[in-house]
Amino acid sequence: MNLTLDRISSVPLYAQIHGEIRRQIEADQLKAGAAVPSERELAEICKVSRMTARQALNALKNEGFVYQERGIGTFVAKRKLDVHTRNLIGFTEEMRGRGLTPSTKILLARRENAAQEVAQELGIETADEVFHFQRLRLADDSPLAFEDAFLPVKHFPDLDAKNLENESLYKILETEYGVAMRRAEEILEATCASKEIARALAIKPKSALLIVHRVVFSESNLAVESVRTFYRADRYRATFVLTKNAV
Amino acid sequence: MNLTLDRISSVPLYAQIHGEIRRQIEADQLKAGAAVPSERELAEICKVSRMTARQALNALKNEGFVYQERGIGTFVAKRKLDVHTRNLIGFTEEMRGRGLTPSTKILLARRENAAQEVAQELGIETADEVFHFQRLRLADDSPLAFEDAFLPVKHFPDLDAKNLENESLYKILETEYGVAMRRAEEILEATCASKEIARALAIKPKSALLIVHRVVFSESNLAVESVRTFYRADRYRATFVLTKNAV
DNA sequence: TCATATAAGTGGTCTAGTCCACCAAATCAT
DNA sequence: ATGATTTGGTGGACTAGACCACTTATATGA
Repeated sequence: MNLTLDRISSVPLYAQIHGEIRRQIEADQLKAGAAVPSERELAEICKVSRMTARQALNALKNEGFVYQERGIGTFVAKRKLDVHTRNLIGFTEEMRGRGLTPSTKILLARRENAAQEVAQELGIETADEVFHFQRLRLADDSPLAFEDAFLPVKHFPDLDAKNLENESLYKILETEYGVAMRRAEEILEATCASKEIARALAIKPKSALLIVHRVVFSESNLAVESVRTFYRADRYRATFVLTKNAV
Repeated sequence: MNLTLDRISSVPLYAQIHGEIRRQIEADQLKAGAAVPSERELAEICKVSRMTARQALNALKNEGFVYQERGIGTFVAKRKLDVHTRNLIGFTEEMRGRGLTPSTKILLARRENAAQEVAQELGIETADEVFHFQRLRLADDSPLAFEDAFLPVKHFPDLDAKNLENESLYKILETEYGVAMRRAEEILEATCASKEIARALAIKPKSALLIVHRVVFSESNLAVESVRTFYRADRYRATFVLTKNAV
């Protein structure tokens, strides 16, 4: 276990440790079942306090990369799923993580008054305007999902003028508007494809679809986006890691 | 904010603080947007160190109950969902949390040799025996889900003799075998109902179903259960809270 | 030989601080 | 009045310890 930390960097020490160990697990240098240095060992190796080392291991535990047994030690968990946990990431990033090439075709992009439900989800008035985007999401040039998204106009003026076809939406929000995603609430449900969506996704009507309805909140707890994504059930499954106590 | 801690209790102080604040939020005594005591204030109120108070607030943040803004403070988040976060809980507990009365009808309970896929999921050999349970899950006496579960025999001898119809499986595993759930990996996908499942759930064939495939691990990282639950899409939606950094 | 005590190591919890970047409101100088 | 500066409060990161419950292996005793 070799670990060199950059103490000048703005990246916190625990995050550096976490990242390095995670990298080694993902690269299979640390194999499933292998012992990870104990909290005290890790602290000694990295010349940090035990609490800092512990914070790094804790994050790995919450993500399901390692498990800890009191009195025994810390070990690399068997990972059956290719989940990178359920971190809040956008479509582009998620597809790249799965080794697929994402692309997007914009089907609709306009301003409109917020519908009752959308207004409530975004915490705005029905008189307020929202951007309404419909996008076809492709992975390796084959249709994967149909997306229906709403964003409040007042927080993102001129968003419709940006290059949504080739840039990640979340990246645009962060770089152009300085709004970073922090938290999201998701509802997953199943449904059968309507004729319109079936045609867009090149599947038979009444095929199974996985609907992911997501409301995204920024660092300052502003509702940023309400989006429903209709995934082809034959090409997409959502993966999660649950833990008993998120503490 | 009144908070009395039991310092003799085996429940950690941070867990007591976390539980009490969470209770107040769920009881709407702390309303959305209201300020929660700052880390230093909370430490002072509870007569604990700031790190301990911080740990309690951190857990609440990860669960989506509060959000924090640097330089400003900690505030109660708006909760649109009745999610109890992505905590690992069983069917019985989940239904009670949603205000429904759960019940179970056992359709099949037998020992059999593990199929290839199940053996791999549970980390056992195909020669090993597993319990195979099929259960119909009802909420308020109406069919909600069909469940297909596999548990390794060697860790739970005589499990088939227990009262599975009326007791929570996870409770039995904990009280009778001393095995507590710690972590689970879940895959959610959509499908159309087969004739058999449609009949069991009292729906039309080809209706949409949400499949939740869950592999549960114990505190000592033992694969305890592999279960596929087929939920009626018209009666069940899965809800999650995602955060950007699980740290 | 076999049970029992002991020591060393582990994660879990907790303390009492420190320094930093950030924000808001009050204050001060122009 | 207004713009700049100070001040106090916030969360974020980090330290260097402490005690506990738990496990395992080793040594000790009957």
